[in-house]
Order: sequence, then C-alpha cells, then structure tokens
Amino acid sequence: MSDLPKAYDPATVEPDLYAGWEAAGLFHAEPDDDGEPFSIVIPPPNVTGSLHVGHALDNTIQDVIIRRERMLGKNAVWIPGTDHAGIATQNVVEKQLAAEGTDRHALGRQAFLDRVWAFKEESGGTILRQLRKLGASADWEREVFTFDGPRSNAVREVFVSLYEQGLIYRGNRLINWCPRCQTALSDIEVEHADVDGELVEFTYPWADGSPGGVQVATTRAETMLGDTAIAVHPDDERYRGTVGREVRHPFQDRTFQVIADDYVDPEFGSGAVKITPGHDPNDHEIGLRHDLDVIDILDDHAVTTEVVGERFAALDRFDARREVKAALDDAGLLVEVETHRHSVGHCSRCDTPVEPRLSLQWFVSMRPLADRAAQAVREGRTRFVPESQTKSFLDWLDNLHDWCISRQIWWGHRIPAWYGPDGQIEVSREDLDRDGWVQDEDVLDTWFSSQLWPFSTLGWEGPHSDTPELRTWYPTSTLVTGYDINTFWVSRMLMIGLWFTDDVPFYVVYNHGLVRDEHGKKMSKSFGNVIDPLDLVDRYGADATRFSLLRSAAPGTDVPLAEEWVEGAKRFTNKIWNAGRFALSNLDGTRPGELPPTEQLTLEDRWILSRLQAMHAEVDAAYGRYDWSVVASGLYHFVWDELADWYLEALKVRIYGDDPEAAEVARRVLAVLLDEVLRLAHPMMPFVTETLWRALTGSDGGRDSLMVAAWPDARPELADEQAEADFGVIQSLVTEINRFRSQNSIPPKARFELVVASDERALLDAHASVICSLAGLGGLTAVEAIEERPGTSTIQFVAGQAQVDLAGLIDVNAELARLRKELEKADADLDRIDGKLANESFVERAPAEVVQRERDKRGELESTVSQLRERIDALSAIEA
RNA sequence: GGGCACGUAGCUCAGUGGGAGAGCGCUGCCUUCACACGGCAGAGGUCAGAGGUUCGAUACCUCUCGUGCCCA
Repeated sequence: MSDLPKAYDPATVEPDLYAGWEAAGLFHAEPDDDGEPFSIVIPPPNVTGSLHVGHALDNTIQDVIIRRERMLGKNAVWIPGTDHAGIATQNVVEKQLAAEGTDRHALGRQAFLDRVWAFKEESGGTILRQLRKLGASADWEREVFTFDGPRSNAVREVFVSLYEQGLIYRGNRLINWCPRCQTALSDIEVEHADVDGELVEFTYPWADGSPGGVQVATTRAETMLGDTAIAVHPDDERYRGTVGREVRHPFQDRTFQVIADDYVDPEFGSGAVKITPGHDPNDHEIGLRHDLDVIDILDDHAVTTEVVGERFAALDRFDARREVKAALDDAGLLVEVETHRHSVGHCSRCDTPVEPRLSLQWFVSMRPLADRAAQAVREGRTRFVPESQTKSFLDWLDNLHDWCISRQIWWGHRIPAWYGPDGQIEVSREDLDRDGWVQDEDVLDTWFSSQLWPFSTLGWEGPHSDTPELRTWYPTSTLVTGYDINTFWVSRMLMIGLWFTDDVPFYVVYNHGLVRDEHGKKMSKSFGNVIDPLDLVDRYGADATRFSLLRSAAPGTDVPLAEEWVEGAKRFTNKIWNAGRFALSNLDGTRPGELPPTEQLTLEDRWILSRLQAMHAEVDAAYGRYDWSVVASGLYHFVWDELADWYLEALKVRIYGDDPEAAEVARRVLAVLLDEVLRLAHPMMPFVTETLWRALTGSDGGRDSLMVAAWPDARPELADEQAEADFGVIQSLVTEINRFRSQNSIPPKARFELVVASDERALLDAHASVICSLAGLGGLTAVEAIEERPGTSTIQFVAGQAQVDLAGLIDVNAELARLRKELEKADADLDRIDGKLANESFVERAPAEVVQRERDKRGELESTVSQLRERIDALSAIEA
C-alpha cells in the first residue's frame, strides 16, 4: 500500500480525477433522476473575464453545497453559465479598436458586433475552464449564456410583457450619464465617493438693480450656467420678503425667481440654494414641484453647448468650472472659495464622474414589483443568510426609484421598440420590417437579462414554457453571492421572478463577504495585494485553496486570505494524506464495514468513535447554518488533534503488538473511521479525499466514486461520555509526563518507570501499555498511595499523582524552580477563590451548583498546595 | 446626515453572565519506522475606554473614542 507518495502532490492527481468524474457523468443531472430536487444557478461571471479570488470563494461555496447535497442523495444540479456584461465587454473591445487606431463608429454596428462575438468565442470559455481547476462540479452540459438564443427570447418576452402591462415606459427624465462610456446608467451603477473639492460662494444680484443680492454656494460652479431658480426654506426669517423676487444671471440675458421649498436646509451655508434642474436630481425634483425651466448645458461628452452663451461654450465641464469661477471673481460676485470634501457619483465601470442629465430613456416602474418582492421576504418565502442582510435589503426595496434600462451601447439585447415615421412607437415580440420604421438603437441594461437567470437557465422563454427542468428545479434552492450584489442582482431576480413565475426564484440567499488580504484590505491591482487563485491551485492544490477560503468564511463576514494560510491548508491536506497513508499501510486490505461489537472495542476506540460522532454532529449542524468556518475547523481539529495525535498513536500498540485479534479489531475500527472522515471532508476537499477513498475501498472510479457516495448517517449511539472521561484521564497523565520531560530537559528516548496513585487505578492499570507507548515510559505501576521519598518528583494530573525516580534523570534545581512556580500559581488561585467564597452575596445569591463548584475547586487546590509544599521540602532536603 | 457592523494574543479571527481560545508567527527540545508539509512543550492578552445592571461583565445596557460598509 505504500505506493502512495510520502507527501501529497495535488498536481499529479487533480486533473485526472476531475476528468474522470466528468467523463463518468457525475456532474450531470436529469430532471427525472432519483432524489429530492436541489438546484443552484451560478452567478454568471462576465464572459470575457478571468477568475479572481472572489469567484474562487463564491464558486467553492457553491461546489461544497452541491457536492454535499449530491451525497445526501438529492437530485442536485448546478447550472453554470456566463453573462454578456454589456458595458464591460464593449469597453474591452473598444479599447482593442482604439489600439488599432479605429473605433466602433468607423466599423459600423454589425461589424462591431461580429468583432465582439469573435472576442467572446475566443476568450469566453476562460473563466469556466478555470473553475474546473478548483474542482467545480457544475453540470457543464447545461452551460448557458445570457445572450444566447433562448435567453434572448426570454428577455424580449419580459420586455414586451412589462410594456403591455404598463410597467415599462419611455420618458424624458433625469438619468446618470457617463460621458466616457457614452451611455445612461442606472442609479446603482453609480458609486459615490468622497472627493476633495471646493465650495464656491457667490452672489446673484437682484434683477431690479437694487444693491446686494442672494448669496449661494456650490461645489459645481459651472452648473450656474443652467440655474433657473434660487430656493430658500419657507420658514427662514432671513429671506422673509425675498421669495418671489427676481435675480439676474450675471453671464446670460435672463432672470429667475427666489422660491420657497422645504427641501432647503437653512443651516447649510447662507440658507439659499441655487437650483439647476438639468444637472442635479434634488434640484430636478424641486424643478418639477415649481414648474421650473430645465436647461441642459452639456452635450454627450460633458462639454458645454452654445446654450450657455458664447463666452463659456465648448468647454469641458471641469474647464467650465474654472472659467465660471474666474468670471465670477472678475464680476466682483465671488464671495469665497473654501476647500470642501463632498460626495461625487462615479461610473462603476470606468470611474468617470457621472453627469446627471435629462434624457429620453426606457424605464421600468419598480413600485409594484418591489412591493411583491418585499412581501415575499417579509413572509420568509426567501430568506437571507445571514439574516442581518434582510433589513438593508428591505430598506432598499422600499426606497426604490424607477430603473433606467436603456444603454447607448451596441453589445446587448436590443430594445424591441420600433418608431414609425409619424412618431408612432410599437413594441413587439417579432421584429418589425416596415418601410419608414426603425428599431431603437439602444440595448438593455445587462441586469435586465441576468435578472431572469434562475428560470431562463431552466428553459423559460415565456409564460407558455413548461420544461421538465423548470418543473423539477424551479424555484432554485440556494443562491450564493456576495452581499455587494444584493441590490444589483438578487433584488431584481426576486422581483422579476415573482412577477413572471409567481414564485420566488430561490429559497435561500447565502451572502458571503469579500475576499481581502491578510490585513483586511481590499485586494486591488493598485495595492499590489491581489492573489491569483489559479496560482494558488498550481502551487498548493485545489483542496488547500478551497479549504483556506472556507476556513475564514463565516456567514456575512469578509474573508481574509494570505498565502501563508493557504500553505497551512496545504499542510492539513498533507496531514490527512499521511494519516490515510498510515492507515492504508496497516489495514492489510481491510475494507470499511460494520464496526466490531462494542465489547471488543478498546477505550481509545470508544473514545475516538465518540469524538467522531460529536464532530459529525457539529459538521452537520454547521452545514445547516452555512457556517463553513465551523465545518472546516471541526474537521481540522478532529483529524489533526484527535485522530492523528492521539488515536493513531494509541493504535500502534495493537497494530504492532502480538495479539492478532486485537489488531484485527483495530483495523476494522480504523477503516470505518477513515471512510467516514473522507466522506465528511469530501465536499470541501474533494481531491485528496477521493484519492484516499479509492485506495481504501478499492474503488476504480466512475459511478463508484466518493463524489457520489452516501453522506454518512449520524450515529448518536456512538456518543460515550464514560470513554471520553476515561481517555481524558489518560491524556492528562500523558500530557503531564510530556511537560515534565520538557521542563526538565529529559530526552524523549530516556525511558523511566512511573508509579501512579489515582482513584482511577484500575483504568490506568488496564491501559498501562497504551500510556507507556504514548508517554515513552519504561513501565507503569499503579499503587494505592504514593510514598514520598527523597530523590523523587511527583507529577500532578487530573486523577492523581505520579512519582518519578529522579536519580540520573533531572537537574534538581530546575525541578525546584518549576515546583515553586506551580505553588505560586496555586496559592494565587486559592486566594481568589477564598475571596469569592468570603463574599456573602455570592454564596447566597449565585446558583448552588456554581457555589459548590467553587468549593470543590477550593478543596482540590488545597491538597495541591500541600502536596507541592511537601515535594519542595523533600527536594530541598536532597539539594541541601 | 441616516442605517448597519465591528474594536479579544504580534497578525487574522472564534467565543461565552461563573477561571480567556484557534490558526499563523515567535521560543526551546526532538530527523522515534504515516507525516520535519512532522512531534513534544513554552512564551504572549487590564477582551478599545468610561459609566451602569448583576453576587459576579470580555459577554447585557448607555456614552466616548476608533475602524469598516451601505444609503442620502
């Protein structure tokens, strides 16, 4: 059996195992397969992207879930696919074109789209191929794409249907415009960031020429070119009587009014606010209330148009800002310029400051959809893990504005609206081919198609769709995403899913955190702290990469990752490997089967089986809570600290001993243990477990793989408190002996005899050989009571004392120092407990058992102290 | 400005109304036949600060300071 190499080498086993699983069809599921349905749809990564560590976490979690459900006997499917990612993908191809000295307009729409498709064909599969390296057991036969035929049909159906229901409309409204991407954005594609700017204060002079005027402040001086009012709070005493008066625009031949509106914060600045309805959402609202003129001062590139007047026309908005400021200064209207930190919206795709702008776009009325989604969440039909995400999700839904869905780009689902020669609009499921009619040039927001993902992936193309996949796997079971896309994506799937399928698209939303570096910093190229998951897989293996991510992944918390932690996980895979190797080399072909009858089991057998079932229960419970870190640490602790450090060591007595029957029992227990550990660890560490399991069971793969083996049933009957207590006594004794050895610099090879006095005398007697083996003793004699003799030292353990003959073994001074230190600690502890017990209110009011526990402890400490004193005296005598 | 988290060992984090834990790092000893990707042992913490509730607070409440995220 020792054809297994001494160190686990992931690179030599992973590719073959993966290919084997896939070839055997183990990733694939059919709707009529046996088992309760269980389904996950992948959050589709950008088709042209490549795998980063966030994907690695997200997909590892999905893989862990789906692998375990598969082992639980469910009809489990994990549907993979990619997102066409409109703006992001178009940006990449446009950059290529720019490098070639051309652009999409020179190419023309169709040639450009051909180009993007070619790019997609070339680099589109990358990220999904990379997922395989992580061990992802997705059903690749079901791979889909948001922009393929059926998904596009679904998009059109949904658009037309919502239009027919009056929930999609075209309107001229203030939207977020990205001057670089040249498209409208939805509210959530705008990221607000604080920037250092200026607060420019200036005066609008009265129109009637009377002295003074109204002082206002702005961070965007250029917008004054589009001001159409000044607003003050209606209750502001300072402006009593000025409401309704006119001011004169200093650079344009027009005047406008001072108006009163509750929106104004009288505490801020002068209490008067300039109003630019064409370039500020709040101002726009005020404009609507007061029927103000709206002036759009900028073109698509955020360059001023001629409406601002000759002097300021044709300037970039930031140049215009400087020019206006200078002009105000020249005109003697500038009051003050202060530095000012304020929030500015940036394009989430390219980080250009967005420009609020009036524009004719398509919108979805969100209120009715949002209300149904909120209700479903409140009723618990879909729940969030962790639950704490629920509140902010609902808050967000409650404050939702209409969604701008048209994008002025070419890569995406084209809006199915046609415009007639006389201004008619027709929205249609079929392409219109009529003279004089043209289709809308714009495409839909990518999220408009990805919101259909949980059912479009299962074959939904409209209300008529009734596929076996939909019937079996919809609603999907669990959605796994970062909390950062709850608003972008989760909310929209929920809303649209409820609207079109009358059911929630998923029962559980599991939110993991973001992967950060070892100091909690966000990973980014500019910090240089990005970790490439594929590089980790290459160097440490997929299992170690997965395990290190999972180990830090408690629900809702960010996931710090450092390379040295992956190294730690690799060491764990190696530990499992060697524990398995040791077992296999001693099993002599024993296969996992029934446990031997209880009466044949030794104490260490009963102990480890009891620990096994405790770990199993903990792992099952933690899986239920999606608490990967607890699952991971449960496995880690059991395998390393209990199975390897204690059980395997204790086992050697029987394995290497001369009782063949005892050895056989040991082998049978060992086989069961290994089998069960490998099953429990498999979802997290599929490769190393599968490899060992095949060696253990003689399986040759295919359908006979650990991957599709049954998840073990809980065995509460293995819990054995007595065995745990008894083995705890042995552990305590062995640990104390080791400590004694270490503190007295006694070499590990030095054997010595031990005399033990304990109320567990029979137990120690019966397990003398195991204790001697674990502690490296020459012999163990259990006696009634220890007789203090000069030249010996006494070791205290949980169930008694042990006596060692020091002759030739230790340095007396060092031992004395150790004992004095111990005495000091025991005395301090005793003082503290005495203080507690002297406190009347503690004794009277604390629960009786707590008080009793303190009294018991006091008794123990007292005897410890007196024994320590005796031993110190005895040793001091020798020294003297 | 509104909301939500969070401040526990050098680092990253668990945790609990009744003597503070893990991983990594650090120190010492050990190449004992599964594993040096290892074993045995050790050092290291006023549990952010201040009040309060309680017999008892790292844990519950309030405030302060600090950090992060979301929204406006």
